[in-house]
Amino acid sequence: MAGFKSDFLNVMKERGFIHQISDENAFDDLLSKERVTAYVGYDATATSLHIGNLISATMLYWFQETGHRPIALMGGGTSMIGDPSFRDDQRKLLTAATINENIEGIKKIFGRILRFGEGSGDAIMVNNADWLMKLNYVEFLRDVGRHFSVNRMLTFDSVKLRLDREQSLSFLEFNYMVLQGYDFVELSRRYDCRLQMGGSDQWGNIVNGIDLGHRMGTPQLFALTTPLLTTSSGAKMGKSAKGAVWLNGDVFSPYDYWQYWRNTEDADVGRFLKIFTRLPLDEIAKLAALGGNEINEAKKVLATEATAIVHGREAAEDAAETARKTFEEGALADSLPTVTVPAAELAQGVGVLALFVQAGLAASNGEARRALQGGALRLNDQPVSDDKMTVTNSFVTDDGVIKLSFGKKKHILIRAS
RNA sequence: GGAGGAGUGCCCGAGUGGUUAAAGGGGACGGACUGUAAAUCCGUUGGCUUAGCCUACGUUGGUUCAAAUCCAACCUCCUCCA
Repeated sequence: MAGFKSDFLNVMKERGFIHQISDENAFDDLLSKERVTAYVGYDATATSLHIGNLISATMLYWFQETGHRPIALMGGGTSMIGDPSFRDDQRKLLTAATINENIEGIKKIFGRILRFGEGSGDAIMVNNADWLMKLNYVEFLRDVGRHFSVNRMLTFDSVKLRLDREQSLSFLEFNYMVLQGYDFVELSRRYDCRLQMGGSDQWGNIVNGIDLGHRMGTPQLFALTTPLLTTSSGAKMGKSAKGAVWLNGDVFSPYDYWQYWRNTEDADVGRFLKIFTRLPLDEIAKLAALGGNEINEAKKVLATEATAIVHGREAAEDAAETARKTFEEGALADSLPTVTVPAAELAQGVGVLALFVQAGLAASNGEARRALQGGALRLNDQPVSDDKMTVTNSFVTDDGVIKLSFGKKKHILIRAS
């Protein structure tokens, strides 16, 4: 496996980003000769991106670092349809208003990852609603639709799951890949975009765009996909106790984000350092080589570096410090996630169960009660054993807070307001 | 438009009139062991003012002392026919 000529592909290869590339030699040539433009599309299905999306966003980062021009495509138009790839049910249709809100949330993260501007190497953000929403149906069918073979589309793995399970695949959803293919062509025409990147589940959709490009006279287009990341024990990446691991701080705190990376499995540390941090490879090699208990130091580096990219260096250091105090000193760190409770309410006394619910540690009194019976609840580090206990001001510590813990890892501070 | 089949808890999937808040598995959470890891073992997994009550098996009504189970209509999906 000889190295590539282009810096970009070398970085991608070394850091483990590559799953498949179309015509890699031709693409390598192109990259080594001129400044190239590439894009990744993001559908507006939630108010924030999550870890899964971070991989492709990081590819855009490296693409820019190695001298090329990245495009972050907001799927304002395609989100009106919903990508059916590898799903066995239809997504709930999103309203235009929701999509716009989501796009606003998603945009935030790119400001931290890419350098936008007007220069030739500066990143561009575009929204496919700009061209998709004004398409004329019949015209589009004649210009674009005629290039798609339904016979072929039905053979894609991405839709097979649906068909094999005898779940309905609506015509609406079936059009998704047509629109995504058209996006690629449109970006090629508007910005001379030559490459589309994405997760391995997007391969079919991307290649579709390349084929469409051939038929519609674009220059040769290319595809690059990343492997689907799983942990060494086989779980999908990106799930946590609180659901998906989001990138926006308002839906998933920097502290929780740091914790997510801190709890990485031993076997994954090296792989994740390469993908989710920008540390030099030789440093990563040293960290990943640590054995036994020492691997924990590497996990802290991973957590802090990964958090710094998304939330900023300062927030990352704060999270690291909070974790250090909480776990290593057993001390009370006042930057733990905090929930405020009206002072009057606390003066009257609040049931423990209700308090855990208010703190967001339990979804219901019943869940809190069960956790209590399982010995999972602690208040100011003391196990709670009486579900009828009332919490009042007298539990407030000298630091002015009440510390609630659910299990060993989840801690919340209660402050009276 | 016609004929047949299906819709169960986070997911898969049993269950054809009562002992069913609903088997089993997965996932998730908690506990033990550890290193804030993995693996393993144990427990929990609808809500509440919890020895009790309430809400739940696509939706709405009905039969019955009693319905996830029977009936009717409707909605959604699948297969075949037109």
